[in-house]
Amino acid sequence: MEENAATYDPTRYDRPSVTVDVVIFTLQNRELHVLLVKRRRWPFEGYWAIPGGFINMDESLDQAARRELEEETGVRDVYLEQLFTFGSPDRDPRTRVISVAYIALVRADVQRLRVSEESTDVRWFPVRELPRPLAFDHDHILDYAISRLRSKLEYTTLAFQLLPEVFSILELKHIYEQILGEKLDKGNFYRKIKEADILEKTPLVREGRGRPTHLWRFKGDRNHEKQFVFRWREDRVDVKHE
Amino acid sequence: MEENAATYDPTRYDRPSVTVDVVIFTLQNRELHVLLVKRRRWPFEGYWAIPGGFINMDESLDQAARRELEEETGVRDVYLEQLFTFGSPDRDPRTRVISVAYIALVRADVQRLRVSEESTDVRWFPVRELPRPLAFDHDHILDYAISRLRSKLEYTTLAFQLLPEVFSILELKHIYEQILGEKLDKGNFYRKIKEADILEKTPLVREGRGRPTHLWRFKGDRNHEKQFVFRWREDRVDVKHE
DNA sequence: TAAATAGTGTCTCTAAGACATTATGTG
DNA sequence: CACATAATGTCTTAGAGACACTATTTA
Repeated sequence: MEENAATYDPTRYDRPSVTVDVVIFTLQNRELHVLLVKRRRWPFEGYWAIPGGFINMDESLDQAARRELEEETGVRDVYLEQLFTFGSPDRDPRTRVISVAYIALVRADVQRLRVSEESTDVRWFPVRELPRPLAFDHDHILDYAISRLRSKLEYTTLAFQLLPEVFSILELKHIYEQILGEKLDKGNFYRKIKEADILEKTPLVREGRGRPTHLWRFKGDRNHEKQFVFRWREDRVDVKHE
Repeated sequence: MEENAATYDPTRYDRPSVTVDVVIFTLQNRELHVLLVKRRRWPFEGYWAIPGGFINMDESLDQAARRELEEETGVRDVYLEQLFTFGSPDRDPRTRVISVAYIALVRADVQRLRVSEESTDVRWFPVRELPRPLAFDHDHILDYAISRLRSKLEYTTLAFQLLPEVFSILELKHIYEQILGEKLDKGNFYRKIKEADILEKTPLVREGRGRPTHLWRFKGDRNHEKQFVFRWREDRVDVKHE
């Protein structure tokens, strides 16, 4: 039979539900945090979960992720990247649900959390003290998000997404240490960041207990950060999950 | 209202269709090739497309990709990796279709192509001579697959997936050159591959016009190749698309 | 001046890249 | 032998890592 726009039947196949889940990272008290929501309803009622929701039929996946992000945090124009698509048949007891997971990085200062109709609570958790187990397969998604964040940090300027407009070089180093989970050498860090030539000095200084520190600004457009590749280390080990 | 398994209504939301598309690479005549199918029906009738199809409700995404791969090539047990999920609302004129794209690498010797009910032709194309434009957004997907393949080659042992059981070191070098699209230094390649200690020498040699060449075998399990990280170069530039 | 924090300098060692050389087969 | 292809060796240089040192503020 000849098929065309008029005769095509879109209901011929069963269709799964498709959700977008967004793992939202931020830096709070110099520590990496993740936003989680507490589920109001079955399934996994009372469990913490990665925020997300069903996609609308007229929006792209990226748009859906941005919408979810804004609904949860009120934040727009942040770094957002597709992580992975999770689709085990039994990952959601309600029905077949395929979840396209995203990573978002937001700056510490922007936060006005809202409890949605789906949740009873919203909170930032330090990545080292998560309320596990999370709902669904969200432990798994979150672990993968963290490992991806870690490996991307080493060859992108992603870390700047977590910083305010101006910052000191040692603050930047601190972010790297937080996400990589290891101490870095101060001298080597200074050398590399200077060589990379991606920062510009502002006239500002911040006073503290010891010698005041110069404040710097990221040269690149934060939303197009990929053009600058500041590679902290060459090492990288890709983590395969599942 | 209290919700549970009994009262949950899975038809509450509109659902998109979800397909799995598999970009299948192989090496033929020492050149990187991609498998494409010619579409039998509207839309994009007569255009070449990346093979794929709708997922079944009871299979995982990986299983769906393996099923598609086997339907098209008869090949099982190959390297398979999720690439990206494409979901623009207008990428398919029939209905809202979200496509989870995969990359597969198959060895040159395994090929018995089958024309499916959906296609009028199946063929391997050298990546440098593709019948563009492809159907749907498949040009875009394919470009991304190639760039991903390239960058992964530099820090994984992925190349071995394209080789037969035994091979010479210069053949391996040739694959790297094919995928990376540049000449590599022979001496340096020998040095790195020896240092990596991921090959074992077989007693076999292959005779040719000049000095015969030793044949080697990959030490690792091909299906769990990630444990060995042979990094050809440290350089890598991540390509962002869209 | 001591403590605290910011920032610089220097040495070593590894490894990447360029390129020269040697090895082992055939006609 | 000449030719063809395989395989190894060597030199240079850039840069990562370790760590010592200097600078500038407050108490």
